[in-house]
Amino acid sequence: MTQFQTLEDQLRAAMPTMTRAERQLASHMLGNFPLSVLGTVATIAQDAGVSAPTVVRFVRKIGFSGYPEFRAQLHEEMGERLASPITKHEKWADRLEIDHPLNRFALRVIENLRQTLSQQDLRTFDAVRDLLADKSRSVYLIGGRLTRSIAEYFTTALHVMRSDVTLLSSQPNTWPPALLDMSAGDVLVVFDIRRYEPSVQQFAELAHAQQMEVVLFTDQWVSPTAGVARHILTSQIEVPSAWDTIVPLIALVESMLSALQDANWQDTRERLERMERFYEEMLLFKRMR
Amino acid sequence: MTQFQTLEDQLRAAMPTMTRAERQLASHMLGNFPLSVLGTVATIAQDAGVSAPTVVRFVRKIGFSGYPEFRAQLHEEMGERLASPITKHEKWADRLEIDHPLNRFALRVIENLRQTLSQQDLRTFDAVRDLLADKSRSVYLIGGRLTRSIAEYFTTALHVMRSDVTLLSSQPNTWPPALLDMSAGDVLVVFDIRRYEPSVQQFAELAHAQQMEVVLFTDQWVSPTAGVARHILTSQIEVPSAWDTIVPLIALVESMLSALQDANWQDTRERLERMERFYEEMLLFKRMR
DNA sequence: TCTTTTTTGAAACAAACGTTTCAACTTGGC
DNA sequence: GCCAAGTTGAAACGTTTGTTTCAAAAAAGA
Repeated sequence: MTQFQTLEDQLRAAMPTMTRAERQLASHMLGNFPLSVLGTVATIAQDAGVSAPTVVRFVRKIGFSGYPEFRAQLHEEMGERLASPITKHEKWADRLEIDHPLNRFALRVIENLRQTLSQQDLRTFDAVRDLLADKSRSVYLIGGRLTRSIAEYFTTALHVMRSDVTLLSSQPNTWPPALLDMSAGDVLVVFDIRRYEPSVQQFAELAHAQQMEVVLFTDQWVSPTAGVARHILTSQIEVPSAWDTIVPLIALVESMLSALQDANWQDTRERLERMERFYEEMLLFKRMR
Repeated sequence: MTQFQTLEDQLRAAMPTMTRAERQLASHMLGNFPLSVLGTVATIAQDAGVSAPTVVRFVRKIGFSGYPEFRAQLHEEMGERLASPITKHEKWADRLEIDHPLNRFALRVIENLRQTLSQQDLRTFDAVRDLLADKSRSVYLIGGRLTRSIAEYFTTALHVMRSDVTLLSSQPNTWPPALLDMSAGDVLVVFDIRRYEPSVQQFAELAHAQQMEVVLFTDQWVSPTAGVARHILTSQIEVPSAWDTIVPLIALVESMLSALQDANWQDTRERLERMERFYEEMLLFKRMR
């Protein structure tokens, strides 16, 4: 539609061929760029002291089909200027063979991840980190059919950093007895994405009734468990397939692990070293047989 | 009109009192802030997957008289950030909180994912898809300490698409007897990232000796199991923390699932529908007790 | 100065917009 | 398990918006 880089350049370049009223308009636009161009045709016309038709004729003259297209262009440019590194859309997709299923899927996964991370409330994130870093609280984890593996991964990694971490079995009938050992102030981490599982929700409610702190990792449609959750971390999980992606959830979990590690690096390193030693001794033992 | 500093804070603060559709909307707005909020009610509604009335109700709920006022507020905030090139940068940098661990970690994860997917050999990917789609071959999956959860996830999802899928237990002493049931041409999917586990490698070698097809998901340094693997899919997994990220591995696995589903959609859908029915009947059964 | 051409904005218009209504649906309480 | 309360989106509504028309005003040319 245009060979110019930015709208601003485009406005300046058009100046010489403009009439009196149009120059007055362009001058006003450039003087209050880009705030002046956010409003409606009527607003701009009034602020610049010209009529609405002049505004329309003007944007036509510099190459747009109409005012909506002009504003869309401006929005796009503003978006680029305002975008954070995470929010930013990198055009790396161009290099890929775009038609291959792997790449079509991958682009959507990255989009989900990007959105999930950029919308994350940092205060919630920090609050959860503090809860999990608090060694006076025991931590319990639970997940549904597809999310149990996330809970398992989280558990394995958490074990490196602290004790009193328990993954609840996949059999709901073992949960009530497990409740016996949980006390007020303990943390229950719940993973629940659609289709949400009633048994998981019921358990979270029981835990909440016992004054436990419930942390919920869920999808953008939000599990009903949210009702009893102290902290909620949501992920975008929709991809073009019959099921959803857990990638953003994993990314959140790993970010949390990384933050926890930073929060208590001294202890973590010690535990890591001890674990390494134990692993080595296990191997030695095996070799001696 | 409001006691909050920015629109973004206002959106987040409202989250707890929101309904499902409203949360979905707020989530979308925050995920693509501020670009998403520049458009019309209809645009936002469609992008967020809710109806136009929901958008209007939402902005009313957080304290605006209507959508025009909401957009005016956003324009004002954007104007403040964009107006002066000098003040712009510091103000925006504040909000970015780029130094927050979540954001630092997130950028690296996205970079890993990007590299993993763009380096992927599509022929290998397709070959593995064909192996897994071949119903005359049984599929077995195995993983290490941290990768077992990936194998578990893959297994759960594969079960939806085909039968004869088996996740090997986490106890190595159960593996030799399991070998009895495996025959030439069957597929063994191995997940192994550093630090590579000798027991997993040994098992892969045994399987290879039995003429099984070994598919290896590993990291950029490549597990020693590669020696007996027919197909190798590598992932970039290095992040600024004491351990690695499995996000690219999960993304590969999910892409594979998506490709498999496309390859045999008829069967998959049938199985999905049957599964849905079974789940429903299970729930009915529970309710009837 | 007079005519022709161009420019401009008030008013009318059509399209798009935000908003309201209402019936279907879901959720929570007994 | 039923009913009440709350939530949701399709359709209808009135309003605002961008656009076109057209006649008046300004500018250019003779």
